[in-house]
Amino acid sequence: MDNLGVSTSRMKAIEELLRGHDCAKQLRSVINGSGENGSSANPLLAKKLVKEVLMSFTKSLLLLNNNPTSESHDDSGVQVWDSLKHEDSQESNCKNSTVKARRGCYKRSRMEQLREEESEAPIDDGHQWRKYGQKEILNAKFPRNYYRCTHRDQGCPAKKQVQRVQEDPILYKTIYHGDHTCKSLENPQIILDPVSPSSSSMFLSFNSSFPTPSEQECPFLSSSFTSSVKRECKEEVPPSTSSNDYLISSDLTFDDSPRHVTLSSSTLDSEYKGVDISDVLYDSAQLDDVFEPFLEFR
DNA sequence: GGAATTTGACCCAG
DNA sequence: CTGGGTCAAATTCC
Repeated sequence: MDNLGVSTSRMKAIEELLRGHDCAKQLRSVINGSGENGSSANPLLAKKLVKEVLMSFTKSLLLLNNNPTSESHDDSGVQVWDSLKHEDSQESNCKNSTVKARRGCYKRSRMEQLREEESEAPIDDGHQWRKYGQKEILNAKFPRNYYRCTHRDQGCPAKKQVQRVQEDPILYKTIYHGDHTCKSLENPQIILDPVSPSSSSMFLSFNSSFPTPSEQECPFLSSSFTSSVKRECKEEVPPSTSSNDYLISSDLTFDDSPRHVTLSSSTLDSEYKGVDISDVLYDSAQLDDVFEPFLEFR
């Protein structure tokens, strides 16, 4: 049963990537001015195509990320699963100490699983996270943020580290440690999500994991979707790093979407604006080779 | 007042 | 000894 679901998702992801590939090709034509009539580049069309490309990648990532158990060797290097030795959690030997003595009393855990992801914005995994630390990392321009599952008190060991990529601040590197054992407890919105069917796959996990814009800053979010991590908006990770923004990242740069209103002031947005469209163009052009094996699916 | 975040201190592994 | 991961008191927000 699972295999069927997983392969379906992968097929959908591939379809999305192919669609993005097509859009990228069209974009190249548009920007090169080699469109239908050979006229100069059409900025509106280019915008639309860039949005399509970004949307395509976003959907694809979502599809793949929602199936972390799918065969990792097929995951194009986006996710890296690593089996590490399991070790008991740090709590055990601290239980009987005083509060003061307990301070810093822990064993550094070597988590059993480590998954690394990189994306234009932190990937939402549909879980709720609580930030428990932030650390300046040596030789790193951006601090590393530490999150643990909100349901840790119920024994969920999942944690994640999020850090902006120094060489490419647009990218966020998320390292997941451990698996969630709280699956049945979170994410009612996955079921309740009201977004239109056509885009529902993109907005499944609107609320959870990452710095989520507060309701007043992001009025398009219903209050029920912003319960646990609203305040993360204010931290050094910009509002647009939320899963929501990740999911609608194509709107960040090209502001013809109503949703953009609440996001346009984010720092990430300005970073996006710094991205030369031609970079996108050439990047996507280089994808030809990558996509080649998939073209048979069409 | 409860819940979440911030942040300096603490501890461990290398 | 140092860097990184975690703790927990203080602070902030709703």
